[in-house]
Amino acid sequence: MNPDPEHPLRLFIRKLDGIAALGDDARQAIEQLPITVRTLTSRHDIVQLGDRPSQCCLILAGWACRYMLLDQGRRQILSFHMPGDIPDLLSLHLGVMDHSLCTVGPATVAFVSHKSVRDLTARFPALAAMLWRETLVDASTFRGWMVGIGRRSATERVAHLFCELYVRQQALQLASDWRCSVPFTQTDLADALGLTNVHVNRVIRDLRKDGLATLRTGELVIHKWQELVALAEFDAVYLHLNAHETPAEV
Amino acid sequence: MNPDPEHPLRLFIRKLDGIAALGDDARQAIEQLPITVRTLTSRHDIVQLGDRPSQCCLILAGWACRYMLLDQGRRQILSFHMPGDIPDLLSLHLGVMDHSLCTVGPATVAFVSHKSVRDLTARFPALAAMLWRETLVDASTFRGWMVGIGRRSATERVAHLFCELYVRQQALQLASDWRCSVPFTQTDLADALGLTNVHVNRVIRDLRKDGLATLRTGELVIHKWQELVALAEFDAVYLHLNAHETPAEV
DNA sequence: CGACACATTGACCAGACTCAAAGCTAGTGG
DNA sequence: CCACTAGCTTTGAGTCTGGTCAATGTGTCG
Repeated sequence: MNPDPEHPLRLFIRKLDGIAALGDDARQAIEQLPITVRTLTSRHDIVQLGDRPSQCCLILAGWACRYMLLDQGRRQILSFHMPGDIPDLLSLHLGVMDHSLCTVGPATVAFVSHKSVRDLTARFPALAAMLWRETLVDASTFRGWMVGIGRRSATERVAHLFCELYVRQQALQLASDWRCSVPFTQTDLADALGLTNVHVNRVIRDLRKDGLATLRTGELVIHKWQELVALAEFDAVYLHLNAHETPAEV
Repeated sequence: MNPDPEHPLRLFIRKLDGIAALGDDARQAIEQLPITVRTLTSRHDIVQLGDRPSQCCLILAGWACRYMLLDQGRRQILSFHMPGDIPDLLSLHLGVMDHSLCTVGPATVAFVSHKSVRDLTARFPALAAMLWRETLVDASTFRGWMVGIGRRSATERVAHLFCELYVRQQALQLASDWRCSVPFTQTDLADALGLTNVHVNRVIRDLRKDGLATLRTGELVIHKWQELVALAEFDAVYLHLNAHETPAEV
């Protein structure tokens, strides 16, 4: 049976296939996963802190973000997620959610029961390894963000996030020509970067004034990639996008 | 064959056994892992950014920390690790190290080849799941730290780290009586919290003055646990210490 | 005793925050 | 089709938390 180019999980399959060649049988098993597809509105909580999910959610279209709240309305966004991601895969092995997950803009997601995933990983240990790897890349991205929030200036942080968002979307063939979609409010960006929306606004203005990048109505345009990379000290290793960096023996 | 109470990996085995009952065969397989034990001096880099390790390191005694450097000597410490941890387990599935790992104070570590670990996880899928879970707890700790660095005040951050260090050591039966070991310099703490050593020093002084906690010559004494927890908004879920929170079906 | 690393304190500074007001923009409903 | 609204963006003025720089204190180890 040939790959189904219209299958809802095709982006996910393509991503796994980029890590290591996916056998036909594994691919078919994924295509036959029982899924429930839902279209969600913006700001819809998919899972919340304290939940004990019995399913995972795979993003098919749109964006999601993980976040945590503190008192006085303080919020920290922990990560942004794009099509092909399974942001709550961790619930497969950790009983309780330690954070929440919500859509950013309207999004389409596929729900897969933990049981189905467990069956799949039991049948295809190589697939289990790929999913494990996905969660490790996730962790690596947290480390990248931690360095930024802890040790970079506001301008460096914004520049760094711009670089990351472009590179990640480019890897999924969702961006090219130094343009990509950034459908977040400036408050979202601020909560991701550990800043205030007011300050993020000023930084974006300065980046525009300096001709490095422009962010307007959900679209990011990068004018001077090299300068932006240098300013942010951006190095994409932490995103682990290159399949060939994976140990050969896997 | 009964468990060997003197085996160097006993702490690691005890930790896994706390997640889910470890079968005798799996336990014996771990005890028979070929390991190389080394005692390292303080500030010794175990793996560095850019390395492509072919082995993992399991901490037997002492502390280690992960860190990343930026220009102008800026450093962000990403995590602290204690006996039983395998801080570079991620190298099993990610080819390239995206950060460095070094000892904090003298430490004893056991090196295990990736090959041995792969053999083990192939033979015992349940063990693979436990190791996967370990890396997920790791990621959860990063999220916990991110919230602190991004959204907590300096005092809240220090208080939060004190709570975490005590709870984690207590879980390993390395602490009790509101006292535990914190063998880091104030500069280490600052680099972990996204602050400067000078400011950390002032915060510690204030916490001492307010009678909440005292940190002196490597020992932390907590005087008012409840107040410290309240000040830090500390909630230990993110450490996933309780085995019974693990999904039953695993 | 001397050297070194770490802790502590003071004085001053600045990057980012707060508060508040005004301008946009995309939807919505009449 | 336009007025209205709600949410988001932009800007200014003033403040403050935490940073910088520099000096002094403390403790440990050879």
